Amino acid sequence: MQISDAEWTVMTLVWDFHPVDARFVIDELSGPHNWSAATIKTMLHRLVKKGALNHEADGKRYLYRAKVRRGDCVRQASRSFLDRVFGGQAAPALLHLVKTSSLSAEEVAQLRALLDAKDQRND
Amino acid sequence: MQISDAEWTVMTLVWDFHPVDARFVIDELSGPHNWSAATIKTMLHRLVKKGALNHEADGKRYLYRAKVRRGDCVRQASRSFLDRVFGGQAAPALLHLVKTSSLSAEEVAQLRALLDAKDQRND
DNA sequence: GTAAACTGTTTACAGTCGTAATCGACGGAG
DNA sequence: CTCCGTCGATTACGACTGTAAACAGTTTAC
Repeated sequence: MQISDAEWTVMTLVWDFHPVDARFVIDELSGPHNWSAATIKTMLHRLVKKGALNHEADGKRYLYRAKVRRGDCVRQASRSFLDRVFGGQAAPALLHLVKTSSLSAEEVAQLRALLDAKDQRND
Repeated sequence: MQISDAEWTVMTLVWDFHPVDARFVIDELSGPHNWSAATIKTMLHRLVKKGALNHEADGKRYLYRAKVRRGDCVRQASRSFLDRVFGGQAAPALLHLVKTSSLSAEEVAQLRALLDAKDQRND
């Protein structure tokens, strides 16, 4: 299952604010993204159809819940990105990302810690 | 300008083997990707049309050259990936990639070196 | 109780993508 | 000189996307 660009925006909102109704999504996204309510309704519908969301009736409204786990989608998207742009190799991707992004001291420390852990396990 | 999934495969080949003709691309990709020659010709054509490739006549054949730089495309694709999946934040992406990929000792060392450099500059 | 507002569903439409067949031109084999 | 193979160009077509209008049912306000 493939989540498109615009759909990620919606999914992120659903993951962050657990069960949401259409109104909430519309209010959150129509401003920043300049999407009409109709557009957002279409995306919710498509996400349900493709199995990324559940919609359960709550009174007369529907509540939308994520049916796929965020982690799974992140993993899938990351893999696809790596394959596409870096021939599947994580190392060049990591180097590129580190080079082109600004990281706070904490973030750097966190990364280093992870690398340390990896090091001990790996060699 | 947007380079699609399949198009990345072609572009990578062009970047790696500088001026290429259609035959070369077809020979390289029709096996592994199970694409018909026609499919590949279509992609070359589209890439020229969207400005990612140049085609200059060489005798009766065309030679294709990259018109956009790989680095620019990588940057653009990375940014788009970060925005889409990680809300534009590099740090979580890096943590995720490090966690889910296996890196050799050298690669880890390289990364650490980069982080050190960043550290000194940044704080 | 009827009109307005809101909800989800259906339909729309142009653009991109993946995949490929067909076509017209030309150059080499016989 | 004519036929076949090759090359790029044109056309095809269904799926997916982004974007949104139209519609139908229900609730709420007057």
